[in-house]
Amino acid sequence: MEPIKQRYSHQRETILQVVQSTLVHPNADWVYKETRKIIPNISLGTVYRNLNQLVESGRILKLKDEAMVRYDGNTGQHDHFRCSKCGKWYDVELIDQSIFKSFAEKHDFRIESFNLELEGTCKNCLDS
Amino acid sequence: MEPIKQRYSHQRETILQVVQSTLVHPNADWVYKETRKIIPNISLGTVYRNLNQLVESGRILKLKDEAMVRYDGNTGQHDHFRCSKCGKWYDVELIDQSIFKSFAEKHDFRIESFNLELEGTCKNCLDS
DNA sequence: AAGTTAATAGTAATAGTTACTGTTATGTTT
DNA sequence: AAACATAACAGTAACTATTACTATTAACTT
Repeated sequence: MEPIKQRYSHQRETILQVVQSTLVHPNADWVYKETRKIIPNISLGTVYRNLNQLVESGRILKLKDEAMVRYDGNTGQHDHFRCSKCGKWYDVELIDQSIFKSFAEKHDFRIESFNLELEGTCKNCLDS
Repeated sequence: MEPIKQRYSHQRETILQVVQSTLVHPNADWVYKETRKIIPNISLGTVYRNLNQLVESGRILKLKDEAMVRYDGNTGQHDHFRCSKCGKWYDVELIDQSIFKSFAEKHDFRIESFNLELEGTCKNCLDS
């Protein structure tokens, strides 16, 4: 099995520049509209495909992995670890959230919620 | 303007019990399927509406607020703060990610990515 | 018991994303 | 430099998560 060769593409490089040139943390549609200013007939599918490729090659970051809302009946303070192999979510006690309060005071933000999500491989999946 | 009265609803209480009875951090569809085992003809719209109401009243948590993927051209270590008023995302340097490594070793997890997102109101929006 | 309207079931519509199809362009081999 | 193989493309259709709509039902009030 040969490794798949990735070819140069004008569209992909333009999309990369668009994402790298901003601090707004854009969604796909924003990238699409901005890139169309440079390549007017680029298609939305091309933008999505290349954003995914750029994430895979580590050249940009994806801020949310699952585009789906999830719920938790446990409203107490805790964080989350998700296993990317089996998909299971673990409640973990990781961070004393008081550190956010001092951060908020320092920067004059008012913090309403924190969401710390770790992703990786859980013990079960590492063992098997 | 009178406050809107919330009436008791068998469906809402059942949905709450379903979410509270599990640790799987379900999405709406899972809640829908489970609740249908108890109320076979409950509709998907009712599940979504009540999940949102339960979140608003603080009886359950919503793990992801925006059901949309966002990208970041800055691949260096940093966290995110999102202003719920103006929607702007701020890069913040908040946590030394080495604490995750010791956590992972302690629990035999392998961590591949961290995602800390704070939400609240930014200085700009607090001032105006 | 009658009246008011929040909540419902069922369905249609919307938004974000992915898949498909015929065509184009990139890199390779003659 | 011409012919070739196929990654990438534009355009569009399909899919999935979520919200909106509508006529009906059921919870509270008087």
